[in-house]
Amino acid sequence: MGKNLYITTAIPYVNGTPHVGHAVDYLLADIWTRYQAQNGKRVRFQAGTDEHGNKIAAKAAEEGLDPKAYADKMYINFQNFIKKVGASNTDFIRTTDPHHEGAVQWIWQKLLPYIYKGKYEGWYCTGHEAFFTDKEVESLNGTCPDHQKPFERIVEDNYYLKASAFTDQIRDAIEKNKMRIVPEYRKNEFLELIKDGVKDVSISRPKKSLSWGVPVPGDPSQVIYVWVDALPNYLTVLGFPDHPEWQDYWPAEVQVIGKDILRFHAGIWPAMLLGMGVALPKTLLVHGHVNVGGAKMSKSVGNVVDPNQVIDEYGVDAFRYFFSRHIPTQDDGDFTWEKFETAYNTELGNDLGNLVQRVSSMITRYQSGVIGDAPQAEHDMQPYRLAMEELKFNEALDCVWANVRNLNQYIDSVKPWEVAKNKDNDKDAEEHLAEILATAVGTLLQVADLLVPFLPNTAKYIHDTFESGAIKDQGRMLFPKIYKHTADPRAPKTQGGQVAKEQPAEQK
RNA sequence: CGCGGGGUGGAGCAGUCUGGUCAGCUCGUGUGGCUCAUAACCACAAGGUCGCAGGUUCGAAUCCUGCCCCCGCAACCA
Repeated sequence: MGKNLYITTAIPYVNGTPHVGHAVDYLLADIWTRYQAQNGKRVRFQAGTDEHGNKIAAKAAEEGLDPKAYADKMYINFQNFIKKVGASNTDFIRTTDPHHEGAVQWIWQKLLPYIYKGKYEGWYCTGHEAFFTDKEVESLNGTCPDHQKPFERIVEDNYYLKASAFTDQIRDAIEKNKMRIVPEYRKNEFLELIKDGVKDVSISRPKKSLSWGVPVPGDPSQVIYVWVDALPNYLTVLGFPDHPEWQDYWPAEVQVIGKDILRFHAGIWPAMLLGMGVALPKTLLVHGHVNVGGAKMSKSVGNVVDPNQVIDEYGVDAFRYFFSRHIPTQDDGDFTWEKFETAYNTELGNDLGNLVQRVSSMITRYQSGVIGDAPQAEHDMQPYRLAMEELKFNEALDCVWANVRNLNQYIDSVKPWEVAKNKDNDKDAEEHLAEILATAVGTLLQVADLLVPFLPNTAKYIHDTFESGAIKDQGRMLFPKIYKHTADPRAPKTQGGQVAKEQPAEQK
């Protein structure tokens, strides 16, 4: 039938709290999922958590828990967060699921022809019992600050995956768009990166340096490192390899990832799939990062934006709106509270919310709430569809707002309030008025349809208001004004129209 | 010579591949209109040497050359 589609999101490391980056992942996948579902497709939408590794073990120890108990406590944060952003995932996987762990070992064995033993060399801290990257070691001047000991250069036995064997196949798949990397410039970037070939990658650690993870089959002294453990989640969540239903959804139509993990998803992951003889995903959608006021979000700078706060203060639809329209799907975006609030008040409040209000109010006032036959709106929605297909969600929303704007213009040009003055003694005027308002409703219903993937609650509000043929009061306004970060124009003008400045940010 | 992205009215961007119809859009600002509406909506206006310097061309934001500046990335960080 070709009706089954599958979309995935990166699984965050469970140590830590959900942040804006995760939200972008979930949002993009959710928008796509709802869009496809609206078009009659059956979609599975995966999310999950990565729960193995030293950092988890360390954090757990700090809290006096065993690693699994710690993960059990933490993964809930992500499940709750996914609900909070309104994501409609159908599946959730934890890398500590027994089925997953078993599948990972199965995969390891399947990949044996491409696995060889090698040496791993790196900077090691005996206090942490962990390796550090060259960059970290350099920035710390070669000494571990926690243990006051110099990092040691050590060599240990590792298993390696011969990813290099698949260089040609991977390059070919990317170049021919059999595995499409979107946007195009990311594709070029990656091809440039592997021009000398895909590098083999270390896929295990001695048990002594990686305590919390899946054992290597047949070698209890080694534990499977993150790649072979985490990446296969996209398959195992579907039941791979033992439940054949996984084949109903794989290969994934879209895998949503951040720009920082492209190289793993375009290199190591395809190598594993090819090694197993499993099809490659059709599309990797690479999104950018969210900056704040032009600067990288970082804990040390203290400019981290908590998505929970945004949602709590402005509502989930407002959050989804800003992050899908003003954070470009395929590029980095910029968040500031001022920008966010301006978009909320002007675009959501003035343009859309007010439009819904003015139409329903006229119908209530002039026609006692009776709408009559709303004609099918006939706006050309090709640009919207095209943008959705090209995974440029922000551009699709631009199209919706063009509709909103057009309707506002239309209403101003036909002036229903003028027409209404004659409706009681002029049959034509009465009919004309009804026609105008029904046309407006038709457009609004279409707008609501187009908003379903993005702002499901708002779409429902509009549908509920107009759908039944009579105005149904929803008992609340859409997007009432909020002025926390921008000047309130309704406030009495003071000297220079200034509003009391925000308290300077406390130093953290 | 590491790789990549970018420099367009106050802000954020589109346009650059396929030179002219390109100087466009949103926000902000000003003026006017309207009154159905969430002080909203609609119209109009002000404001730009399209990073700099050369070159190609009848004609360049758009092609070529050189230079300046900003920002990411550089392997396990969404």
